[in-house]
Amino acid sequence: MKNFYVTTPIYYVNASPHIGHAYTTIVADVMTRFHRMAGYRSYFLTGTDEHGDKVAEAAGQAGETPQDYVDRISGQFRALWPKLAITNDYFVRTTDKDHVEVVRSILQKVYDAGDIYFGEYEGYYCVGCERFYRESELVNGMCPDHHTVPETRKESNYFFRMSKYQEWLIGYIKDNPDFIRPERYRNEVLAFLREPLEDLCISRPKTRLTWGITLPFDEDYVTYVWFDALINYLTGIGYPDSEKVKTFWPVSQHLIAKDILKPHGIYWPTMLKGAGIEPYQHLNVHGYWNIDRNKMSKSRGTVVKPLDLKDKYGLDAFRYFLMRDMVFGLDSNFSEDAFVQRINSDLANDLGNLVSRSLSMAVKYCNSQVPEAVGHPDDAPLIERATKLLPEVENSFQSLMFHKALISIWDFINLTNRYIVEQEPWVLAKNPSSKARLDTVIYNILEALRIIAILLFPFIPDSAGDILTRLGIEDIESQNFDSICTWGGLSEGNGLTRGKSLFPRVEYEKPENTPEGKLTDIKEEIPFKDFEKIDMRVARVVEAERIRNSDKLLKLKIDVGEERTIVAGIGKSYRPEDLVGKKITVILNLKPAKLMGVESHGMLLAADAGDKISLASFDDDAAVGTKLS
RNA sequence: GGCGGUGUAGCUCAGAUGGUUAGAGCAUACGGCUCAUAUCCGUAGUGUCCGGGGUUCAAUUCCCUGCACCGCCA
Repeated sequence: MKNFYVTTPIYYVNASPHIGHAYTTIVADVMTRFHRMAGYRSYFLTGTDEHGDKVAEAAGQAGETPQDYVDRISGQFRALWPKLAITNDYFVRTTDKDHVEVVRSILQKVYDAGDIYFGEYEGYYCVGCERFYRESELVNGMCPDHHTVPETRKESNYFFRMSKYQEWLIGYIKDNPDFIRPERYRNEVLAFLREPLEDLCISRPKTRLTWGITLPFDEDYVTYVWFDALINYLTGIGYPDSEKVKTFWPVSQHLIAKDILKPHGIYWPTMLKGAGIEPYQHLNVHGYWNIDRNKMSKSRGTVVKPLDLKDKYGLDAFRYFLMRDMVFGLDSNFSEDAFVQRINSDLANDLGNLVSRSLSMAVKYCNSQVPEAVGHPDDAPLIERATKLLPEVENSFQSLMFHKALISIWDFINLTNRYIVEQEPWVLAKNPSSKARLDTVIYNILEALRIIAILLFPFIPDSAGDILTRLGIEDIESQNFDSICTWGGLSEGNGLTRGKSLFPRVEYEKPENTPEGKLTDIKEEIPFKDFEKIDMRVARVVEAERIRNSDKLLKLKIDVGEERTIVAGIGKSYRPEDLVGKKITVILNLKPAKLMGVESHGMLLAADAGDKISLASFDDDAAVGTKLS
């Protein structure tokens, strides 16, 4: 028997689930369902990452113990997945007792092998933050939070001898072209490995952090991040003793977003090597969902979150859109109108309408039963295409091109629609002598529908199951890929149900055309005297320069009758040299604020559309320093 | 600042180891059908393939360079 094992990252519990979490987990689910139907013994692991100072901090702020806090947030993730029809086999938590034990035993093993050593580290330490900063993180040499000069402090910690395995890893990646995929990320890792690798700091003294796993060889330290988090992929299958380890570890695939490529592509394989464990089989890396806020509708003045659209338009539509619109590995845009367009054209018009017209005819012309079919040359193209479909979809899955799998399936949906138009069952129905041909045509349409439903099952399980039910198939579990290898698997005589619209068309109002031309996000009314408190003036930009390490922030020297320095977040829309000489609007009596280490004594006014900012300026020569009212 | 990615039809994107007319879906226009969720089927367009330079008989594809956008790292 063939085996399949996929993991998502364990999600860090200091934030609520968002579209990125949902996408990764849905991809893992689609892959797992696909392999189950293809006859693989499958295992799907997800979970939560629960140690570290950020968690301890968040717990403190919430007035909870760390354990109570992580139980609560982890529970939120665990509760979300069934709502997305996620069928994970296990949910791992880094605070699980068995996980803690495995982490300790692996640390001990690597330590005994001599790959963990005690070393000294020197850096900028802020007492207020209780943490080290890199030089580049400091603002004018000071802590960005406390505005104090950090002390140079030495700290001893444990390090993993990662550098020792650099050459091995380069060789391994070169020998196994599919180890990291798509190729772009493999290249990225190789590019990174061209530079010498540093050893990995893997501990924190308990004086600074207690919410972690105590090192087995030093009671005064906890392990920090990597050995704690990555090892979940082993504990989730019962490492070291479980039979599952033998079955699934050799075929393990990790699914991640590109932001955690380095830990998974470099730290993790070298850690495994150090622990004497075989590397995982594949690292599958996907891109980001960019949220196009301008194309998201607004309700009550707040921008709709993608995850909320699942409730608005339905889970299957949501899963379909994520899988169809993203090319695995590349970034994609998420916008409500793109989503609605997919629903209407693919799901409602193509698939939904096909189901509707097919069952309606079958019910009407064939007395609600699957009719008998007789071979006919006209049907060859449809049947031929149907039998090529599964291998094609399997190919797309092999290369993680899920959108291509869907394109192939939709190709077949369109072909079925064309077949209906060509065969004109409604004409055949008018002539009793063509009853046998009519039956065959209807049978073929229904069989095509069955194949479509089975292939779509991993993507849109509810709707696909619904289609099968309407075709009179009761044991949906039995419908696997074997059953669509040859044409004619649909049983004659099955009772058919017409059913309701599978995917009704949806209306979508573009945010620009708010209904009745009314704004819905107007702020609370204020008395005039409140307005008068604001001192707005005409100012002229004297100098402008970019602030180091910031894309957005510009430092402006302005003339408002006196000279002032302000900081403005307009660097993405304006170049400094274009600003000099411009007349702009500035609020003078705003409390000064420090941004990236530069004190700002005022704020300029601009129309902020997120991606495009437009300065409020004057259409004639208003004098510098003039008040605005 | 370093590294990587992207830039192709109105939109979202595919593609060619360099070779005559560069593709798909959506959107648009027109036509056909009526079983169906005003759905389906057919036909029709549109492109300095980001700019500049180079290699070549030939470049959108290869090389160099510039610009824009997006990541990661410092």
